[in-house]
Amino acid sequence: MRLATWNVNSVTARLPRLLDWLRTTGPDVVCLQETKTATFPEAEVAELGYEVAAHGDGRWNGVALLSRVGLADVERGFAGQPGFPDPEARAIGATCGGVRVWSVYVPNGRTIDDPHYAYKLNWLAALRDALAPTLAAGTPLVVCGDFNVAPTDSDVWDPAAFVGSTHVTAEERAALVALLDLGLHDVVPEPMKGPNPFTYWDYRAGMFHKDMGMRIDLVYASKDLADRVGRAWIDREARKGKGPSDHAPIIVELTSG
DNA sequence: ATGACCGGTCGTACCGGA
Repeated sequence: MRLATWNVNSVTARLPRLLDWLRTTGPDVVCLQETKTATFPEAEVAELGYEVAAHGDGRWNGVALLSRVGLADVERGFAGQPGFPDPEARAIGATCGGVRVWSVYVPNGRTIDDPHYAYKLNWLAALRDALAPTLAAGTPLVVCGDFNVAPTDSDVWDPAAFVGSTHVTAEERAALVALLDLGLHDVVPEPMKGPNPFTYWDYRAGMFHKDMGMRIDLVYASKDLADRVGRAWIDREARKGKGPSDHAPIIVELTSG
């Protein structure tokens, strides 16, 4: 099974590129984030053979799951998901090909002194609590998406540039460790070029061309699935050219289990 | 060349992204 996750930064703006990418990449299951629409282009994606489950509430956020290996038991949001003040469209789960799949878009946090930062930490803690029963039951689980946290200093282009910023704090990283402590494994993808497994590069100032990026899009898999990972890589080709998202997709090949 | 912000919005600046 070929699984992918991609923050598309507006599925409306990215639709031609998304459709081309689906045709050439041929993923079986796709987790999307930042769809930024309440009206997902389901028909266009369905033409390529995918079932669609989308969760969007307007101009911000928005997540979706695409699958051609089944899409059952869809959940929009998770139990206990915090809001700001109301829950936002940041998580969607479904069972695809025998795997419980979640696509998540973790709150940005903005700055450390902003209420959105506490919201982000609360959100990650609540996600942990919501996933615990699935892992305890031994269900194959993968949580993919834009976590808005760089797990280590090696996951940002220059740690010194991030001192005092969100995405790299001990609290945020501890929230990721708490997820791993449930029995999840960080599937680190191959960069395909250069030493850094970055998945995001700011649009500004030629950051992509200088590989000044961050690894903030993550694939967290239960052990049985992590053991089935044949290859995982970052599709940096999708970050090139005219009209890309600022994030690149991650693609994971799972051998049959 | 991968080439130097972008998407969305009751907009024609500003917010959010990270």
